[in-house]
Amino acid sequence: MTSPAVSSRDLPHPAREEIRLEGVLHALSDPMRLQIVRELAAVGDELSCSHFDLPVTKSTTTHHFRVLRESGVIQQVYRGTAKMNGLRKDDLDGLFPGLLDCLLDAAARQAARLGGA
Amino acid sequence: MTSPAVSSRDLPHPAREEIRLEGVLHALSDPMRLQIVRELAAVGDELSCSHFDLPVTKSTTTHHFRVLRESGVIQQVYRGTAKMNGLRKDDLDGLFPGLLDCLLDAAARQAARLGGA
DNA sequence: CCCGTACTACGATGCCTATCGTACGAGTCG
DNA sequence: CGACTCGTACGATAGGCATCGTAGTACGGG
Repeated sequence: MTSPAVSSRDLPHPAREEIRLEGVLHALSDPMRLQIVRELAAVGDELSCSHFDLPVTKSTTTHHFRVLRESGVIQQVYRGTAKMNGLRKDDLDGLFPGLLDCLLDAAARQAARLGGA
Repeated sequence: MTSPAVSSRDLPHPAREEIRLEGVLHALSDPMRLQIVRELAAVGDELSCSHFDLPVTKSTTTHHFRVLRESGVIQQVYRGTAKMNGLRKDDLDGLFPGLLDCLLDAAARQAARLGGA
């Protein structure tokens, strides 16, 4: 198999047609979650939850990842003890062409403006 | 003066640099407010609050317009008894190029997909 | 089999917010 | 002036949500 040892426990994801723009916007309107998505997009690959060093407890981290998953922004799958997170770029681009890139660009611009020199 | 009879009472707006992406996304994550913005964009001009026929009371309508104003999405000005609302397209485009159009396109696509035949 | 790691579930808490109703202020028109 | 329209302010309410802490489950390795 190419798929390497995916655990049996799987998580509920919305189908592509069930993804709602309002839900996506709400998910991204939280700075913590926007940061997570920016990091996922930058890496362009799946990342484990523990890779992120967020200034909140693990409980809260779990909560944020669930919001992102249930809104359709990311997909999650267990791989051993780790839970891997990946952007649902294809689905989002299919539903809302260009939106994700636009949002990421906007976030990058704001980060540069606020955090930068 | 070219400005025609703008009432003296004016409303607090965030400056362009104070507009935050998270705030904009949060403002647009409410279906009611997204609808308002879509209508403003479609008309391409200022509209009075009473032009909108929303399924909520006037109190709630006032609340939504205030959220949109305070997040920097719209500008409001009194003209007689009417309060005119206009999209801050220039400011948003200046901060986040292309974002507004992307969002409107995404909203239109979703509306066509859900409401359409 | 036992332990450590990674993540979850659940309950609590305090804040934010969408909604309403009623009472009020500002402006226009007769 | 008086009446009417437009929108606001304020209080109340109910639900959502970001956060935490603690206790628990799943998996992999010694």
